[in-house]
Amino acid sequence: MRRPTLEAVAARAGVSRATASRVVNGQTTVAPHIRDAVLRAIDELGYVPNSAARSLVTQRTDSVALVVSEPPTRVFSEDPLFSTVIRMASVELEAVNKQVVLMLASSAKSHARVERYIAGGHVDGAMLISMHGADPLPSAIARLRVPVVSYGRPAVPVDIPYVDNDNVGGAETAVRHLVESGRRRIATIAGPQDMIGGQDRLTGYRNVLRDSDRRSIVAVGDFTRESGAVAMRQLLGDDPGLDAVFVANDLMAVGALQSLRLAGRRVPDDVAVVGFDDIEAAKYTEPPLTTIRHPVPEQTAAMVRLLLGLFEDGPAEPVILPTELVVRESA
Amino acid sequence: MRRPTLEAVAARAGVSRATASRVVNGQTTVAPHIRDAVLRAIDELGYVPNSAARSLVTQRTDSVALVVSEPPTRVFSEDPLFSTVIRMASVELEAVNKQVVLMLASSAKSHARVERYIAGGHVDGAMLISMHGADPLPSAIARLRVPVVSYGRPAVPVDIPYVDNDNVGGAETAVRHLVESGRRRIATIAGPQDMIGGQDRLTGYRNVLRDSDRRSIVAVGDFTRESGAVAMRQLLGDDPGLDAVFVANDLMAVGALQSLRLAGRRVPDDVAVVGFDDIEAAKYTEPPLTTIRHPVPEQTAAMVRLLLGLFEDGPAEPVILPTELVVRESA
DNA sequence: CTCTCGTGAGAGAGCGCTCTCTCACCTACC
DNA sequence: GGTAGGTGAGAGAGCGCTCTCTCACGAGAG
Repeated sequence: MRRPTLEAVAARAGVSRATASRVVNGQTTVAPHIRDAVLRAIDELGYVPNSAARSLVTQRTDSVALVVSEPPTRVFSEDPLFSTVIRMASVELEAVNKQVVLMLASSAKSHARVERYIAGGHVDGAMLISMHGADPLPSAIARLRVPVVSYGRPAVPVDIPYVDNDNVGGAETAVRHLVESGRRRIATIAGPQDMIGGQDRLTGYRNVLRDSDRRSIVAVGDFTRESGAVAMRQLLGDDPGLDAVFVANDLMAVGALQSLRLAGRRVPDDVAVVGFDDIEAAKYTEPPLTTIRHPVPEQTAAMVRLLLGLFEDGPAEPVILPTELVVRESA
Repeated sequence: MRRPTLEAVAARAGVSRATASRVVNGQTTVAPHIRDAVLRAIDELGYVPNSAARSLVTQRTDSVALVVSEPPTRVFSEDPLFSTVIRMASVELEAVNKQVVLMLASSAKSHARVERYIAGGHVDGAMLISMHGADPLPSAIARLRVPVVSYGRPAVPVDIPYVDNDNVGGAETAVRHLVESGRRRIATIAGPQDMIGGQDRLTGYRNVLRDSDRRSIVAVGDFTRESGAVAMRQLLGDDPGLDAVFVANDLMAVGALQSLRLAGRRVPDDVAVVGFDDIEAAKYTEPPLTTIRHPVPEQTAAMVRLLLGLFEDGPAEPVILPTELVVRESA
């Protein structure tokens, strides 16, 4: 009582297995009446091709892994990043008939699982998101000769193509905006320093402050709203006279706005705030958040294109997307 | 330059393919020195078994699908439900060496994809979460003779085993608590009525109100915080004199508390609030939320056990877990 | 010394599919 | 009429693995 095979379909339609296979795979060199007979047999038997058998011979699986190196608590948080990347990647890949297999790889143990899964040939390629520090996963996967791309530049210079936005340039634009609007004591709430995005945005901040002879005032968060609130309180304690803050992502900026309100500071009158990301919520903060937009859907689409290109031995050049200052009311 | 096969390992170790296979699969009927030779060859070649070939003959894949019938925006939201279920299911299944493949099936199109994926034999079984209305997926998958379980009772009486908590009983306990503390006008913010959890909790509310001769006052949300805030405003408009509200999940209760605060109502003095779920955030609301606890990790573990049982032709009895009233300060 | 039995290893079939090679048949042209 | 060329369909190999069957060998019993 097992699932029907192509053999059974062929027998029922009175043709050879090869012909049945041709129909299943949409080849046009089959006479219409034979084609119909096969399709009818498929329908009657409820035939579905066995994917293991198929990929054993084609050496393809038509699925790709989307590996998120982040604890579930952060993946499933208010941060719309993961949600957007996952949705867009699914949409883009479904358009070319590929299935996305989502894998969470937070611990070292799950890293090993993911690596074995990919090494086992379950997927044709992998997309990595949100890697921390010297994550061994990219190079491990690349060593398996499996096509792999990264969302965001890997922290270690490993030779895999990636798609990123101009973190340094975006941060510079943000801080320059604060400088040009006459702010004197510009602090920053940086992102996690084991992530390249966190590092680069801090670098951008430092570049501009250095050029404009201002002192840098730094607190570090972990991209969550709470950490933004905590960091802001800390900054106000360290330097009550600060009049501007560049926050490395919008979610932390929301937390920072909250702390500023509780501390009785008016935004932007007393303290100007610029975020980074331009998430949906940035429009609805009080006051609406000035921020750096980087287009997550476009970046995701570019990542998918890059991966699909690798399947065809295409070029593996990193892609850097521009960012843009969105001026609202907080700065 | 393709991946090494078992044949290559066998050749290098100077044994037959069968013996190499025995070593790979941990059989003990191999002499130690031969075993070592094979392991060395595996290591030197970087051999990893081809999963397609293996599952072609074993008829197993050692992976199971976790299908979430919900748009990504809700899956990746503040609601810790999905995060917890996904994490716990992964942990439980990794313990028995199975891989979880996460699939989002929000649209009808993605439904078809998921069905084809499962029909294609990519997974040994499926777990379904968060089904809406007359979701055709459960019966479609069951028809494929693929073991399938559901997290939560399916809306349509379809013959697949499920694990649920006592939604009706929990809601009754919550509302009875409000009745017994002397509340007269008890409203509810119900969950989505195309989900069985939403329906059952409303039923529990109605059961108790009917028995205690009170009028029901109902607003409907969709389990998000925003919808809770909106529904609460609506209830206050409909019946400014209400003195209690049972909210069908904690996330909406958080929104409701916010609306009550903005409307100048004190909790619990003016309006008592009871939620449902006992999420982490319920401890930290102002005031801390009285709620119905149902153990998501246990429910998830039970779901996994149920599925594993199905693999061994075990019993397929639905499991209903009890709920518990947690009294804090909001009621 | 022969027979039985247990143990460790190899031979080989076969899982369900794709795809190349081959071939039968038909049309068209010289 | 013969050959070339095109078209539609079948035969069969083989993808990489597991697992049964078989067998060689050595130990222990009669």
